Amino acid sequence: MLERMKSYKTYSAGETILWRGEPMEFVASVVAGVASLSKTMEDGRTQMVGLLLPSDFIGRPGRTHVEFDVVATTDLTLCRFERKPFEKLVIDTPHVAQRLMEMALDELDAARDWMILLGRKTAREKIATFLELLARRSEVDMVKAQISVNLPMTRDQIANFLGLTLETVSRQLNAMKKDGIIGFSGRKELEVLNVAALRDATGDDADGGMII
Amino acid sequence: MLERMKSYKTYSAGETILWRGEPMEFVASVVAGVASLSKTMEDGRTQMVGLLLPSDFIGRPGRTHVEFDVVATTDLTLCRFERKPFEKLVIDTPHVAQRLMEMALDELDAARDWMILLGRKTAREKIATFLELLARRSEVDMVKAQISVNLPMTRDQIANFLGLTLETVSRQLNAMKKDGIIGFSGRKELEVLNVAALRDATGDDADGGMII
DNA sequence: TCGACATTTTGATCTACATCAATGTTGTTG
DNA sequence: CAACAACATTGATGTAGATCAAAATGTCGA
Repeated sequence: MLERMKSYKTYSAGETILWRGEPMEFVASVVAGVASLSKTMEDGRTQMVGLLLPSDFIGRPGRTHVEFDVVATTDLTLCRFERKPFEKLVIDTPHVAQRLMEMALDELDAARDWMILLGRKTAREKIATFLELLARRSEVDMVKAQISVNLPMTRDQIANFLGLTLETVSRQLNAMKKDGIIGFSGRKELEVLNVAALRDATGDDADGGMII
Repeated sequence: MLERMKSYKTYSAGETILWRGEPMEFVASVVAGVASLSKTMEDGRTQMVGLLLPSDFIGRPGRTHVEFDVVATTDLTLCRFERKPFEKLVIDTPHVAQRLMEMALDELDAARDWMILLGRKTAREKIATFLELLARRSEVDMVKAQISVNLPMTRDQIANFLGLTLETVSRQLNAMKKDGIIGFSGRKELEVLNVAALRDATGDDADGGMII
């Protein structure tokens, strides 16, 4: 039944999908590309508060308005549903509600971990944590024992994600290259050459912050 | 029926209620006092990721382990329920599940707003935002047109909440006193003398960050 | 009421990162 | 493919807030 109001829509990099304060007409899930949630202060200071990768969900039951700007970081494809019928579905099917609750709690944990990064980590630790986050979702080249990471954003966007400036991002990235931890094969394409050193540089404890 | 497994427990200031990684035996709600959620890095750097004031809820359906340390910031009284029967109740009564979802989403928004503070705000803006947060939950003296705020924590704890050092907290607090924005009537007791100036100093937009 | 300890304030200095300013690279469009 | 715009690097300099170090204040138990 829900199939009938499903629709795909594509956005190009840089496009704002939803503005803060706007009424929320639909919920969606990311099919391809990367989107981000962010908030901008009056004087232009911007902070990203979430990254949305494929399979991530946009929208929240019970909310009629958008709380943060949603921007297409790369070219993006969303699979959208109208909000009203979606909410009816949530109410009618407990295990969907259950699943959404799970997702909200996961996001909450992620947001709180990010608070530690923003409040207490050094520039290098921030960059390392960011690369590790992307590496975890990336392809592994078994032969060369390397992980290729695609940076889905510009230096400026990375800076807004990590609470840094773009110059600091650039410098730290090149410092890690000089240290042999990563190597570039394009401005937005890099390989992790020393996984252990990268983990070490994150400042997180050995188990990766996971509860065992 | 839930009444039967309800129990009150008190903790004294500084006591750790739950350690990260521990199994979660109960859920609870704060009756009196202040608790905090925090995470500490190996080298001791600490970041608070949440403040729990009276009526706030501790625990999350579907989670068996604790994700962040829960510490009694002041003397504290909790109203606790065993987790298992509580979860049964959640599953059986949709509107309780609904309410919990609401709370999770509210916390998520709060966490994201805090990310902006940690990533982009200056020390003074952080302090102002913090005071404004407390002022919103405080008593208003109608006669003097003043708001009395009780700081429920030490300078050091405030610093861990705001991603600062205790010295910076102390200096900024005294700077705001010198500027006539606040006045002290005890180390942990202050009045907001100029509400408009305080709002202004937060760096948030005029409407207080609320969506209208 | 007196220490003894925790907390806060205050001052001096240091430094990581921001800011300002070119210069160098890439990718795109007519 | 030239030439322009967007993005990235690199260097020089500035500064907010950290760090280090006392002193001052408050608090609590004996």
